[in-house]
Amino acid sequence: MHDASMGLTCGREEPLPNPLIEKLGYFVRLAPADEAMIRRISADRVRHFGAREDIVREGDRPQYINLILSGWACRYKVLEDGRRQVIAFFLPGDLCDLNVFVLRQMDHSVGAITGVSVSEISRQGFDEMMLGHPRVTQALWWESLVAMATQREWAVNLGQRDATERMAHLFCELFIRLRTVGLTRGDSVEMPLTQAELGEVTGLSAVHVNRTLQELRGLGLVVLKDRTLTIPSFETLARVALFNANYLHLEREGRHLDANEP
Amino acid sequence: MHDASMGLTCGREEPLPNPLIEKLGYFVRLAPADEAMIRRISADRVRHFGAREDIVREGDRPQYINLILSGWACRYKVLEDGRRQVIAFFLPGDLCDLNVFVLRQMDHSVGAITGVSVSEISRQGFDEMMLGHPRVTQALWWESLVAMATQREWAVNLGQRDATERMAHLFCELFIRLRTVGLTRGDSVEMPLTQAELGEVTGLSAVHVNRTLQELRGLGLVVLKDRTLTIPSFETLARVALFNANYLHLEREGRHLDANEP
DNA sequence: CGTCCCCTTGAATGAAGTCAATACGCGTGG
DNA sequence: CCACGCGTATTGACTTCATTCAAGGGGACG
Repeated sequence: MHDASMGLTCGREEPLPNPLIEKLGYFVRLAPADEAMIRRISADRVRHFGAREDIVREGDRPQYINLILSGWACRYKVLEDGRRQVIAFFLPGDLCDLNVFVLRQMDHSVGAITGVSVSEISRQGFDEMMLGHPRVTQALWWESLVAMATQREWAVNLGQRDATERMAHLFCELFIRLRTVGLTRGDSVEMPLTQAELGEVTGLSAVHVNRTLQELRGLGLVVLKDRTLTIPSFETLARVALFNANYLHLEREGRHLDANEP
Repeated sequence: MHDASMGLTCGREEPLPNPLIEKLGYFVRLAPADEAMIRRISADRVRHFGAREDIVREGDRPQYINLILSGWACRYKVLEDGRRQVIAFFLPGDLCDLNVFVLRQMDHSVGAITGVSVSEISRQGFDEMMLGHPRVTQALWWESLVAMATQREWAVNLGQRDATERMAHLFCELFIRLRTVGLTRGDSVEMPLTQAELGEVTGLSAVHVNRTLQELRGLGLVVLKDRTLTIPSFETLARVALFNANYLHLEREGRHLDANEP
């Protein structure tokens, strides 16, 4: 985990940081050719969305996989009577639906939370990643499995944890995920979610989110001010949240895969 | 569509029903060669588990994909303090983890609910399905995407629906899923879950499950007796549950859905 | 006949939701 | 500059929903 404020300055010209490369680098060691390919595909067809705009809507049949380059987005579903549940976050480096080509229509929507730029990856681009670059293929599998594991953990979160634990768990997860793409600064991270949005994620009312945050603040577990979340002691917060990062599978298990081997 | 009450005894002009074939048939029309291959792989290495036995345990690194041939199993996670959340059901025809070969270790467990027989599919068997049989490949993609969509819907269920809706939704889902593998009889289906287990699925206490069931019974929405669930009017139950089957993606070619049709 | 598991019921407690009012910051336009 | 509107955060009083605790009932099975 490096500190973005110093990590990027060491010496020669570094290419533009790409959050997908950074993230996949946690799992496999990418070859320069892999990185170049990802970079090219990421830059191919970039679109921007304003905060709260929909990127994909339930019922659509999208032709592209969306790669988040910057900003936060989310997957959500709305019940007939208007209740809304956020189902997943898409942070920089996340791929929205690796396999969107199989099903006929979306059963949920994807919306921007902040302003977002996404790269639309076509079927061809996807095939190029999956066929010509075995290490990338494997890393994309890993990314997709982690996304599924995260989805499962959210079920545990919603089903078993109380409001305080739930919020704490969410913060732990977001912090770690953002750290893997270099978006933390020390023990702080940008937190663009409103309390109402936090409620749609955790299944709590906005009012109760507010009270829960006050409790976490009162316990000194989080500082939340000016759209910035600070976690003075991650260990402590994780203990309160019963947070176990194993589902994120960040043990760098594939790091041994040498980039220069076929 | 077969009726289970006759399906098992009517001898040999029909081959043994295979729930995976039946389920995949909802998405693609399988060729005889596809079916034969699935049949062979399903019969290759069959194991049996008693009720409440673990099939895979958190921390394991399984070498096989488990295909449920009969019985009910579930995916679950346990928090450090013992709270347990059931995360998914595995019903006949379900594959436990299509992609278990990618990650180093399981971040959750899989346990039998009833007695269960599973077929262990090796990496080779899996490759055979995925490489030599394009229709099967496509259908397995579909199965895996539906599993993910179901996981997402559970998050909505836990986050937004109250106890009554949640239970009703669960029953709707289970009924439809079991119908696609021919395990319903009219408007009834076997329901082997105890109330405590229903609580671990829905994130409710066993006591409150009991009261919720009484409410559903009182409203005439379900009949639950002798391990059998009957849904007199699926439409009505679905309305109460805010159930929308779109996430199960059963709208492809294949058979017609109505269980009451000949 | 007792034991165990599961279901059921009641009363008391606790967690989270609702409603309503207020406060705060920020940008806009008068 | 101020007034205004708007979105967001905060607070209190009250209600509703769900949990907990405790006890009792019924069926299957040794």
